[in-house]
Amino acid sequence: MPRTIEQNKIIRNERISKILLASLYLFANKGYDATTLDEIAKVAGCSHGLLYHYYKDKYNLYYHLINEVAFPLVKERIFSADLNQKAKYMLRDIFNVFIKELKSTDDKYCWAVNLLISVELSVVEGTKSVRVSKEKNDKIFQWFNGIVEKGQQEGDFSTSKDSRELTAMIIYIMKGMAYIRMKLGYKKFISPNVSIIMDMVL
Amino acid sequence: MPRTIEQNKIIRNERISKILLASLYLFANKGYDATTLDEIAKVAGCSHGLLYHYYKDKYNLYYHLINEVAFPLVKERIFSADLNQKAKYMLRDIFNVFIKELKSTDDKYCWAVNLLISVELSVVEGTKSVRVSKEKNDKIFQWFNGIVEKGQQEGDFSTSKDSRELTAMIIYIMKGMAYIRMKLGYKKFISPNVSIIMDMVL
Amino acid sequence: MPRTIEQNKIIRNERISKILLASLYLFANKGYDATTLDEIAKVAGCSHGLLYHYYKDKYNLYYHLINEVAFPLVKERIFSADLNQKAKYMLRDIFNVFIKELKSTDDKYCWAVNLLISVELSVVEGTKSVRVSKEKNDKIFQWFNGIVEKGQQEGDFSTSKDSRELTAMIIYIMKGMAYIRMKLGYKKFISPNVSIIMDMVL
Amino acid sequence: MPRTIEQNKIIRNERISKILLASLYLFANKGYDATTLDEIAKVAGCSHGLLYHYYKDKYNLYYHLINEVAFPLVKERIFSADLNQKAKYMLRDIFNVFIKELKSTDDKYCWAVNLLISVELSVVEGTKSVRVSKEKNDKIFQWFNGIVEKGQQEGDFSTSKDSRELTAMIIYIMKGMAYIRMKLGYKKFISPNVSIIMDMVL
DNA sequence: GATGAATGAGAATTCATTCAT
DNA sequence: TATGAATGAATTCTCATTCAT
Repeated sequence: MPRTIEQNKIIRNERISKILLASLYLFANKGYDATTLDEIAKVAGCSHGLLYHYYKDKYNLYYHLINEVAFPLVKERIFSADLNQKAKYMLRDIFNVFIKELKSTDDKYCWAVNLLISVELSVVEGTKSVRVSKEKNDKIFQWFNGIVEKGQQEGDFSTSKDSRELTAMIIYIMKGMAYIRMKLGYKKFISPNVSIIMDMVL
Repeated sequence: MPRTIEQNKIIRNERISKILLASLYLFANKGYDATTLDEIAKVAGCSHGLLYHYYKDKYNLYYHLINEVAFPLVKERIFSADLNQKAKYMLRDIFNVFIKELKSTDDKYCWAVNLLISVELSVVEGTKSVRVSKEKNDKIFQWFNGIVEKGQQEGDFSTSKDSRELTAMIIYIMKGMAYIRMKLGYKKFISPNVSIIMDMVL
Repeated sequence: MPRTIEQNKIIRNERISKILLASLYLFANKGYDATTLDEIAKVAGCSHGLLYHYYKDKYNLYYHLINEVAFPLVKERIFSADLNQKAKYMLRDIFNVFIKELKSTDDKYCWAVNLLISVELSVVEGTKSVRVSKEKNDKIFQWFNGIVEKGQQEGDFSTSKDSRELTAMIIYIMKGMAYIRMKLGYKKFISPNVSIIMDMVL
Repeated sequence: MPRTIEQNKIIRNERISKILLASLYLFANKGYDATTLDEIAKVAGCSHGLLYHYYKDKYNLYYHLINEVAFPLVKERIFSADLNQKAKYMLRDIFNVFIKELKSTDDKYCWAVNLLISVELSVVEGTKSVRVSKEKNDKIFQWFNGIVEKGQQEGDFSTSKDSRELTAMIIYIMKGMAYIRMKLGYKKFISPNVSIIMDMVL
């Protein structure tokens, strides 16, 4: 008798979780090119063959990780701001939750942030990374750009700057925090004050 | 008739310039792993064999580019602040010059900044990038960290935050600007106001 | 209530039939190397794991298919000539039946012919196909060679040509017909005249 | 001083010749899937890396071999029939030259014929061979089909059969001969009589 | 009897590096 | 000084095969 569908699902989900966690860690820290599948497999505790059981190829794993794991993680756990309030309050809430998550003992969130922002900020494409950057992922950027433009329309945010510029600034500050968190670890991480960012945009 | 020593020197320098400019462009935009020597040679208009005349290997070229080209470029043209004044004025001057250079038509400076900051911010090492991260490059970080600590000692900069954290923030904001400049091109680039940064640290 | 032995036997036979039919189709059309077990399983509507219940390995399935399925099919349904008559009449009868079967709506026969003849005609061995060519299969060739030599002894067949050569010619013409049948389908297939072949050998 | 363009050309051509000859031998005898690049490299006396210096990938080498080597070889050396004469004389001449070439000590021609005809006769595509059969190569078939149709129009060739069928028959007979030649070697090869084929079509 | 999760040997492919000229 | 032919280690990817259930 084969394993039941239920049993398989459990096995499957556990393995995929491990693979995705390993991938998240490595891609976030080292980037796409510098990460090898053997390395992912080793960290995930499986053979490289299994990676191909679940994902068509390296890029597919990466793509899935970004869109189905990192982005939802960041969006649902971190960017769950109330969309009905004013942009300045949204931004304040977002940063409060963001900082709270960075202070968490769970590294996942800061890896996800680092990974997503890296994807957003890749600039030109070429020989090797071409497959990666072909389908440009602007989700984070669009998300914040919407808030910034809303804030500018509401008269709260500075309009002397291009909204895209302001958005990039916000994203880089977040990446800066996530980087510090990743480098220092959660123990040494001193939470910055949200007013730093708020002062900048207002 | 063979070339004179003088002629050879000129040719040599021109070649090296082209190679370094191509390397700067590619390493800054695509990163170390994603950049191939064939690509550099193609952009530089020479054969890949020639790269080995001037540099021992890929990493050597990269290392030289960072330390002998990108860093001096950034330091001398951009970070030429008067070291005798107070930290807050140094920082202000640095950002003023930085923004002025980003507005320049010459892409070199923003490539150099992007490259240097990428190097600073690489986190873990492993299989592929091992050679690159072996000799960690902290010049930019140390440079700004010195200013920040000076500013904190002088009582002008916020001491509620770890100096390293504040330094990382500054660096990320710079990278954010350099990224926007790289992405939009100099024509569309709107210079941000220096007060954004100053407000943050003070 | 568990299945009875009888029920199991029926299920088993049905499964095996499907697996063999799928294998016949794929091996005949694509060859040994280009056919994957996953593909066979998919066409057969079962898991690849099941293939290993019935056959030790890929080659074993292939071997069984050739010797227990394709060859008997071809021999019993197609090459059922009366062995007591003269070679020229045997050959004529064989071709008549062969052509009749090719005109049938059932693709099985032409697949079997194509498969068997491909096996016969594989030439050198090496890295990948090594397992396949290890045990050379000459059944069809031997079968026809016997008839040709008999015909030459009886004085009906041309003796100006090596019997092996003549045999190969006959086999290739058969493969040619089977190919046309496979390509055009049974609807468009126009039955060639047996005299074409007979004229050649006599 | 680098090698002169002329020197490079010579080196290049010699290596490419060796690679193509090795490829021709192996692809013709074992087929695309069963032939590995390491094997080709070994037979050609070079590293597999060099294959990628001259060809983008395995398929590209195969494609080039078929279109730029095997087909021209067969066409120019073997199928160089006078196009102004009647089809029946063209066919006769073609077979005379074909048989003459098969009797030659040089294996190249019979490999080329075997390779080309294999390509022509591949039937369905699927998972693995898909890249190979995507761009179906019908050159030989079209070539002979033209002659057959011409012969039918001129009233010399049998019109009771579909021209495509007759064409396939001719090609298979040729493949049969080429096979015999490949298997027996030129020493043992007994040239068949052209009338065998002529009788068939007339 | 049956499934599909899991493995790893082996094949394809990339690219830094060497070297003859 | 300069080229590009040539190599091979490292990586991606495929797929036959095993095995727990």
